[in-house]
Order: sequence, then C-alpha cells, then structure tokens
Amino acid sequence: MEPFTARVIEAIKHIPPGTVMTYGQIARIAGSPRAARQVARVLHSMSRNYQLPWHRVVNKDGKIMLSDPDQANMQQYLLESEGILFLQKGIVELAKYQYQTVT
DNA sequence: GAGCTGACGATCA
DNA sequence: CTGATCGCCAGCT
Repeated sequence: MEPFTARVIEAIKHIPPGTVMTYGQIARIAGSPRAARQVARVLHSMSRNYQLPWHRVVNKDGKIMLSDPDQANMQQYLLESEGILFLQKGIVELAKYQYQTVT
C-alpha cells in the first residue's frame, strides 16, 4: 500500500465522533496538499475493505459530495447520529465540527 | 503496462 | 459573484 493511502486511512481513523474533516485537510496530513481527489478515491476504495468512519469526511464546504444519493443520505444520517446538525440537505456546519488536526 | 477516471481544490475568465 | 478549467495522483479497466 502506498504511504499516502496509509496516512489517509490513519487520519480518518483518528477523526473523533461528532467531528468531520475535509478531503483537502486529510490530503495535507497525507503529505499531498493538493491530492484531495486521491483522498476521495482512497476513501471510496478502502471504506469497503477497512472499517473507517468515511462518513466523517466532507468537502471544504462541509458538504457531502458523494455521487451516490443513497450513500450521501446514509452519510448525513450517520453524522446526525453523532450529534452533528445540518444547515441544509447534505451540508454540515463545518466551522463548528471540523476536526482540528494535531499533527 | 498504459491510459482513463474521479467522495476535491484552487485559479482563471 | 458565477462558471469553467487545470492539477493532483491513487485506483480501476
């Protein structure tokens, strides 16, 4: 497995309940600030093979950007279950819930 | 093995 | 401010 992938997985694993992280933020932690897309790709691939809180990952707008409506709905449901309030359909209050990386 | 795709993000027009 | 384009590079065909 690529180091990048391992870092992505680890970063996601460290996201506490009730908080979220952005793809770009994870990308930075993983070592590639502009590799947000790869984070998403890794996520989509790993989430079905590893037990990851992939639902705690949203884009920089705090918005769920999943292609599958069913999964997007699932993500919102899971986040709400953790106490996260949605401003709109598929949009969380990122400024309030974004996880502060410790590095 | 080579090329295409894409759960994003930043910049340009 | 809104819309379109480029870059990024791991994963899939």
